[in-house]
Amino acid sequence: MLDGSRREFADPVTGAELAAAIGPGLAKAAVAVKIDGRPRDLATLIDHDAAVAIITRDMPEGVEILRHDAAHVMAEAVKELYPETQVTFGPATETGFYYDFARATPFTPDDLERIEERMRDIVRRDEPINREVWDRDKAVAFFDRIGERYKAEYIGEIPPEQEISLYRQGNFVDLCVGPHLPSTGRLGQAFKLMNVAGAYWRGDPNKAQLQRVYGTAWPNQKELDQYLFRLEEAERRDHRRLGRELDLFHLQEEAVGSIFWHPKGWKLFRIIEDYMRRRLDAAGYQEVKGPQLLDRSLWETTGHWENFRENMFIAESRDEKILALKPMNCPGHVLIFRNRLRSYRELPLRLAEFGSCHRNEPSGALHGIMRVRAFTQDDAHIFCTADQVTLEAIAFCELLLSIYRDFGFADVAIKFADRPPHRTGSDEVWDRAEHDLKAAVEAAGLSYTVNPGEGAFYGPKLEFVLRDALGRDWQCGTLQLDFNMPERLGATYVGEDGGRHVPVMLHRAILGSFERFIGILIEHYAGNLPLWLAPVQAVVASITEEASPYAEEVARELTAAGLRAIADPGNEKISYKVREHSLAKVPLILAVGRREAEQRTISLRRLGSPAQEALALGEAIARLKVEAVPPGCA
RNA sequence: GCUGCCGUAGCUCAGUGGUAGAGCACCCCCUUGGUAAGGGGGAGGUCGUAAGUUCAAUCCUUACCGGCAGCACCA
Repeated sequence: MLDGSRREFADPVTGAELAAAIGPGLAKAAVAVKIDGRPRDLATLIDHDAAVAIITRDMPEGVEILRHDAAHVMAEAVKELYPETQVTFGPATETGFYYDFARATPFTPDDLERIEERMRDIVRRDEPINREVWDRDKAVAFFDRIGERYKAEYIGEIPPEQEISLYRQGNFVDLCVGPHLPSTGRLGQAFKLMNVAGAYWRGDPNKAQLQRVYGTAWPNQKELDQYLFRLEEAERRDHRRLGRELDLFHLQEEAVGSIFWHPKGWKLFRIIEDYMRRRLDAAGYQEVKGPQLLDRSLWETTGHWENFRENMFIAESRDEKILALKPMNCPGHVLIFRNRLRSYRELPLRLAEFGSCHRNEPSGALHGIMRVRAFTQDDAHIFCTADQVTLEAIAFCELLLSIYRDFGFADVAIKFADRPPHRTGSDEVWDRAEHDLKAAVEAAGLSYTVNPGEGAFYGPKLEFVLRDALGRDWQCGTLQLDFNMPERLGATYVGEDGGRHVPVMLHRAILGSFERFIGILIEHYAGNLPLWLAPVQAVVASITEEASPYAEEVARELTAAGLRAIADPGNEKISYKVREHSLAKVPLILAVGRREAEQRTISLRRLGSPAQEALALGEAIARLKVEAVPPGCA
């Protein structure tokens, strides 16, 4: 058993009987049973000595089974309401489930309501769910006969050694490996249909487009409510909304996929850029700036023309040369590297650029400032010898984690992405690159998971994923090992032996794209940026007009001390000003009235707290100046 | 790019086959108020764009543009 104990039975028992033998509470919470590590239906007969664990509805595996059942119940409801619809796949997801349906007319929101209502009926009916093992040909014939072409097609692709299992609940029969709940009633009512969208059959844009209905499902109502609340919270934090409300940026159709940065948004951008520049300088990088437009021939050499032609912006010069707006910075950096003869003594050479790139992303991919067509990378390329890769990778990981911490992200996961199907370079080169990169991250003492086939076309990569305040994951940083491009572009250095060698190139970014990272920061902090990042750190608000000259003076002194401060001398009540600047998420409000002006003090109020603190002007400035210093900049 | 939905004032949204409305924001005036909305007045819209149907289109139809959700994509 899970707790290490043993239980003996004279005759084989089912998972359900076992759970009941242990206790009625467990029997009720049980959704499936794990036999020798394999999840099975509760009705499965345990006929040998086995390692058995009861899966309950509150365990992650149990929730997954619930969600999978919810998908089946939805399919049953759809088949009852719209018998002409064909079913395809319906798996569990991170927060719920979906099912892809094939039908001529799309579902409407009204249809969703009807389907959800019918699902609730099916749960109330408490239909038994039974597993049946079928002969392969009979199963194909069966699904063909009932008009489920997708199911019939899919059976043909199931490996021959695998059993063909069908699950029956009420009049609904679905091809499925399971496991499933014993009956539909066990699902409970803590689910909700969310939306409809298109999805391709087998994820292939060349195949039929299906109607995907998304739902969410949880072990109980409380968790469902919490989830729905989290969705609302995410909406409140949406960077597109906050970007407008805080007057940071806007987007409009004359520049689809590009950002109009307003003064406050651009200030934030520059604060981050200045911070990154300090960190990179300190870490031994040298900043460069490459050209925006580069000749087509260069992109042909790098392989981008072949691989990403559709996604590049093309321009023509007056002498009819074809140029492309750079979609990435690395070729420029290689050209800087190979502009003159390099010695091994110069390695590792770390060239950094706040590189402005353009990629003609498909219109459906665009999303606020997170996915745009014009963006800025905190990009750098490290040219080094094969022997230096490990130390460089370790140093990079440390720099990255330290920078993430400064921005308030402590929870970082690492993924190792190996060779993709479509790639350049020989298998020998890939073997070595993958081996070296893995060795480096292991040497750095970091753990990682593997992301198969997700590497760049020129080399494997490490992906750094940070988790935000809402528990969402964002892949930002990357470290890519490239044995290919330096060779393609003819970069060499003179080694200790006097011979020419091709350097290894590490592509690396920490924030990824400034635009996207700023979007993440806004959502992570719900717009309440920490003092060092806030575009406006302090507002000095006068309480009466008499005190306005003093408010202006205080703002000037704060500015002189290096703080981003403005005065609000306007003709409004102090409560109005407090509200206005609080909504604008200004971290510090310094209120000054007649009393403060006479005594040369201020009344300090911090965002998120109604508390007030009376301070002498000099002391306030001294303290706030220290507080506002960016991290790593003492 | 694909599927579906959406597009009315700066924002959030009403509304109608007979040339448009609210609240907030904005501007002006009154008010000088001690920590999350003081009062009054004013200005503001080619109803996404273009065709079509109609005596008449913001409203109906079509196409295009843009947005949203998901899919696909993400060097």
